[in-house]
Amino acid sequence: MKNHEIAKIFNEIAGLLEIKTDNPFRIRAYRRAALNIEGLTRNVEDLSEDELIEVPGVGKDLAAKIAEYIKTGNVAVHEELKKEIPQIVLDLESVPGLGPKTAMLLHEKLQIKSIDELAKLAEEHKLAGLPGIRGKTEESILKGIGMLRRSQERSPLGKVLPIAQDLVDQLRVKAPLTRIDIAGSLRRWKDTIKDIDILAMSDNPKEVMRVFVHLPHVKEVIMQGPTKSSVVIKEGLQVDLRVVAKESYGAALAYFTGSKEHNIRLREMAVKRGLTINEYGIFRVKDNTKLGGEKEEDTYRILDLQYVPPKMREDRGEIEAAIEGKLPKLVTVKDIKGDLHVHSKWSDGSHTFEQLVEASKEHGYSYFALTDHSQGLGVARGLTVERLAEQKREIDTLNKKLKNIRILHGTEVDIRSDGTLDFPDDVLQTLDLVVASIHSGFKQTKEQLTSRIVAAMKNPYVSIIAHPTGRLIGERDAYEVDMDEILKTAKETGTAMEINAYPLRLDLSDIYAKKAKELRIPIVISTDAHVTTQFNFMSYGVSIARRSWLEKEDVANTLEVRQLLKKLKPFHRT
DNA sequence: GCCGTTTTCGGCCCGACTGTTTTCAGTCG
Repeated sequence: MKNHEIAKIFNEIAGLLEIKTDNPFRIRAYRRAALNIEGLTRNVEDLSEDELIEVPGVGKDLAAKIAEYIKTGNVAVHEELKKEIPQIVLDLESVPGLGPKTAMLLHEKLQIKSIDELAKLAEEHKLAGLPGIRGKTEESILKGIGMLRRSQERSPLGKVLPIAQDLVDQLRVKAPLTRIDIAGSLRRWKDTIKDIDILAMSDNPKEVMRVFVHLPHVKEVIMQGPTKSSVVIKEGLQVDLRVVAKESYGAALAYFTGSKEHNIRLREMAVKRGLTINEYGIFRVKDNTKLGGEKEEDTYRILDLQYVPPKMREDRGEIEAAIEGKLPKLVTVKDIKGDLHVHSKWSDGSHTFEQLVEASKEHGYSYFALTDHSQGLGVARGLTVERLAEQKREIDTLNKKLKNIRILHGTEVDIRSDGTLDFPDDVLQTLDLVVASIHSGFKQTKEQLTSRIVAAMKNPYVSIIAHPTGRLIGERDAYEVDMDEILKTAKETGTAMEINAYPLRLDLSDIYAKKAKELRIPIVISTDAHVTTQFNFMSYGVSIARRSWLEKEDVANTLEVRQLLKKLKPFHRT
């Protein structure tokens, strides 16, 4: 699938044009096209030129560049720009606070060859004297280099959300505010997060800012103004706090939640109607009358749009759907009737069946699937055939005693390196459902990995493929698989795909989950819980589902157990 | 480079903060 490669090239072109101070709207056009191609659920290679032009932000010119890439493997404009602008300028620009202008200036005037050299020159005060640069700028460049070196990639949602919640709790106690919300990509529950955005309502913003920059978490203050401040916390993340008054809170929350691309679309719509939107409200241009802004819903209502839930605000078609009143009714945590991927003490989990039953009841479930590991997975104390049979007897006995809840007996069967399953069919046949997944041989070729999963899906007893790309956000990249091929086979075989809610996994990701929905493949949301507290991860999985536009009907484990079993393989059971 | 119930050409989202400036450019979100 070349969507990702093309998006990357368009983004690089945008970055290079930025350095050249090219037309900013042209730059934005490349970025917008990149975003939409990345989010496309169809493969660009399968699209005709007419269909390409249908993609928002892609016109005749960019459609031709996409065709060029598919045909030749590169884009001429991109190659020429790369020749014109040396890599070092892009490297310099990656320093926070250092933009295209300064990066180009440093390259042209001082022929700087590396970030290390830049740091050395800044320390020796050899930058001062260049146009617009004096002592403070040298300091801020050094700070920026420090941040660059500390800041790893984006952090997993599951790691950042608790930190943000803690900051909000502290501010609520210590600062004079009447309301506080997490905004930004955290509010959209994006799977990875770059910084934390917080919005507060207060009549005394200065005092709020004073408290904020003195919180114990804070390591460094980047900037501090009366309505907006930014700090770096000990965990290495940047935190932005914005404070506004009650009458602007909704507009500020919308502005600060983003995404930027979503907001730009709204602002463009406003302009066409003689209106303007900023973080203080929505206004009529001719007489500057404020039409709304206290509530987030105001803007959408005034633009004749359905209210767009935060998790859908990515400019991936939600605006068009909202215009037509066709936004999906998104699945919620309350819709989930049971968890279909749960481990117990029998393998590498921590809890007994009884404890898992209790936890399931507390979550309002009417069933859960016990899916301990299979024999080959020694590290996880995988079950032998004999242990699995013994487990079945215990579960049967327990199920007879249980009321209003049922344990489904399953397994998380390992898909072995050669593509065979870790239990024979006559064993799988005894189970209520079978979850299959890969735990080894991640370094195999894309073809090998894909064919292993495809082979598993063709087995009549495999109900669900779990965490199909194997990614561990921030720890291990997704292994190479041909997801189009996998989804195609899922469709053909009726195998369900899992959205694994484990915060480091979130796998399927939002883009592929959306694609699975469009193909009408059964989807389940499961936590992969190894301890009962991890049942709470369900909200992460549901957030991915919501970002993927999934409705209740798209998610199999919103069904009661009888319908669920009819929906999942094997189809012949009663 | 895209796009069109005011346009096929002329628009294109908007504001806060900083540093080096005397009115603004650069950067960020």
